[in-house]
Amino acid sequence: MLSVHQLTCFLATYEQGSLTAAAEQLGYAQPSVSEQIRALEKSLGVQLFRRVGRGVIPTTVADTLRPYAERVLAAVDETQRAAQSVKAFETGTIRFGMFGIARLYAGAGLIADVLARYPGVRVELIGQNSTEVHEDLRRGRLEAAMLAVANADSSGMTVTPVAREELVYISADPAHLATPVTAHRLSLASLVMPETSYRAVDSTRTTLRQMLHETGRNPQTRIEVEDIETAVELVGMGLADSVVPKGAAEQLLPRLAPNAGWVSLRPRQFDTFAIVHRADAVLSPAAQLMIELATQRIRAIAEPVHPR
Amino acid sequence: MLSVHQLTCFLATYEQGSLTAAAEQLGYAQPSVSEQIRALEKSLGVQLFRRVGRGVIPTTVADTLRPYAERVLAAVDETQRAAQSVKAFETGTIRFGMFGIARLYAGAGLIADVLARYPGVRVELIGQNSTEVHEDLRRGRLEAAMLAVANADSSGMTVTPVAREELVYISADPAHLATPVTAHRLSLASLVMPETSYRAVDSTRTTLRQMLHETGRNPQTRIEVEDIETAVELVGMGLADSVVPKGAAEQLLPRLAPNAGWVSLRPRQFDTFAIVHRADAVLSPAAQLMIELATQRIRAIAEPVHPR
DNA sequence: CAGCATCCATAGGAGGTCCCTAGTGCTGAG
DNA sequence: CTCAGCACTAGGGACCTCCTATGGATGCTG
Repeated sequence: MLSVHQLTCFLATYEQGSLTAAAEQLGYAQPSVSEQIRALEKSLGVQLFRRVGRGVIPTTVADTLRPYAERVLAAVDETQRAAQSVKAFETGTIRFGMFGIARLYAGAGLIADVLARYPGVRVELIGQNSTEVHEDLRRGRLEAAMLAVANADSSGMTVTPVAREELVYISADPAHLATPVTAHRLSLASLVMPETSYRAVDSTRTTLRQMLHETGRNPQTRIEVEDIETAVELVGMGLADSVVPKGAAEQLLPRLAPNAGWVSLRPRQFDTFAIVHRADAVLSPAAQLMIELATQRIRAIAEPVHPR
Repeated sequence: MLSVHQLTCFLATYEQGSLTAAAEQLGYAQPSVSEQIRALEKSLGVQLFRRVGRGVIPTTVADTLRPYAERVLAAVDETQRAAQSVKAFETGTIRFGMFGIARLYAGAGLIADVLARYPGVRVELIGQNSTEVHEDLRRGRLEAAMLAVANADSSGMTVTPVAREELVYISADPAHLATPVTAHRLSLASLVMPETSYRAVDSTRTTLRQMLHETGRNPQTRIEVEDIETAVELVGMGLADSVVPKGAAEQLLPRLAPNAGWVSLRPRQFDTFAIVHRADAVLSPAAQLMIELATQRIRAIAEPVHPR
C-alpha cells in the first residue's frame, strides 16, 4: 500500500539527488529513506532511481511520477490546513437546532452574530418543524438545540433553561381581550394551536395543560396546525383564538393578523427557552459558540432565567 | 502524521455511517477501523464522528473534510495508475542516447518506430554532441546509448557491437578521389575531423590511428570541429578533406557539399556501431525497447555485426 | 418491560513496520 | 593509490497495525 511517507521521501530524494541529503532534510537516518524508496519502488513495480556510485539518478519514470506525488502531498497538506481552519472557525459548517418559536426570537440575528465573528463559516439553523429537531437530537444528528420546552422532560437529555417569556392570549375579537384570560375562559375558548407533531412535549401546551388541570378542565383545541405563523393567520381571520409567547405575538400579529391583539393570562403563564442536548454529549466548540450566542440573543429579548 | 489509510477508513465510515459496515467494506475487523478513526481525529485535533449508541454520526467537521479526503485518495489513485501506465509504455518519457554519426542513421526513423508502437510516450534522443552523451552515460544520467565506438574501450562499460559501416574519404577535389586512398596518402592529406571533444575514444579516429600506426605515420588533422555537418561543409568549401562513415557521406554530401564526392580507403576501414551502457546496470524495459528498435534501424542500413 | 440484536469501546497479544546505529563495499576525486 | 563520500546490509528496539474476545450501551420487538 502506497503511503504519504513514501512519497515524501521520494520527492526529497528527487530534489536532492541523494539519499543522504534527503534523509538529512527530513531528519531521518539515511537507511530509513533508502528503505522507504525501496518499498515505494516495490509497491509501484517500477524503478525510480538508478544507484550509481555517487548519489542516485532519477529514472524517466521518476520524472513522470514526480508531479503526481506532488499533487498527493499538496492534497494532504490542504486537508490538514482545512482541519486547522475548521478548528479556528475560519471555515466549515456550524449546525445548530433552533426550532419553532425560539427561531422567531433569535433566527436571523443569531446568524448575523456568527457571521460577524467568523466570516468564513457556513451556518445551518435546523428546525422547520419541531419533530425534526427533536428526532435529530435524539438520533445524534444534531448536537444541541435551543427549544421552548416544558420543564425537565426528555429522558437522556440535558435541559438548561435560559430565559422565560410570558404566554399571551391572542384574538381578532376585541371582546376577548378586554380582561386577562382565566383558566375558566380558556377552557371555553375555541383555540388554534401550533406544533401538532410535538404536542406532547411542547412547552406552551404543557404549560396550558397544567393551568387547566389545576381547575379540573381539559384544553379545547379546535384546529391543529404545524406552524405558529399559520396559527396566527387563522387568528387574524377570526376563525379561532390562540395562546403564544408574547414576543411571537408582537412580531407576528402586525404582519399576519393586523386586526388582532393580545392580552395576558390570569394567572400569568410563562414559556421556558432552554438549551437541549444529549446528556452524554461532549459539546464541540462550534456548539458551545452557538449556545453562547443564542443565549445572549434570547436573554436580550425575553426575561433571563439563570440555572442554579 | 496523517496517512492514506486513515483517510480511506474515514471515507468508508462516512459513507456507511457505521464503523462495523466500514470495516466490512474494507475487509478489516471493526476495532481496527475504530482505531484508525481515533488516530485521525487525534492527529487533526478535531472530532469527526459522534458516537451515539447505534452507529456514528459525522460532525460538521467531517462534512467539511470529506471532499479534501476524497481529493487525496483520488491523487493517490492517479499516482498508482500513472505508474502502471509507465510500466506498460502507455505514457511517460523514454530517454536514449544516440550521438553524432549514429544519430544520422536512425534518428527520426527511430522516433517514428517508438511512437507507432506506443503513441502516448515522450521520446528524448540525447546527443547533440558526443561529450555530453559520454558524460551522461558515465554519470548514470543516461541508461544506455547507441554510439560509434572503437572496439572495446571504456572501462566499466558494456559495449555490444550491432553493425559496421565502411569509412570513406570525402573531398571536393576530384583528383583526390580517383583511386582508393592508402595510409600513405591519408597521412599526407589535409583533414578536417569532427568530434573534437571525444577524439580519444571516437570510433572513426581510433580506426584511422590504427591504420596509420601500422605504416608508422601520424594522422594530420588540419581542422578540428565538433559537428560532422560542419566538417562536411568545410570539405564542400574545399578547405580540407575528411573521413566519414559511408552512410553519413551519402546523406550529407548532396545537401552540404554537392560538389564533393567520396572514395574508399585502402585497405577498407570500418566504423562499429554499438550499444553502450554501464557494466553494472540492469536495463529498464524502456531502454531495452530502444535498444531493440535502434538495432533494427541500424542493421537495415549498415552491415550487421552479430556479437558472439 | 424483558430479551435480543446491533454497534462501539477496550484489552491483550502476534506480527509487521519504522527507525536507529554500526559496519561494509563501491565509486570518484585528488 | 589513497581518501572521502555515498548507498547498502545487519541487527535490534520501539511503535503501529490488526486480530480475537469481551463488555457496555442502545434500540427494536414480542
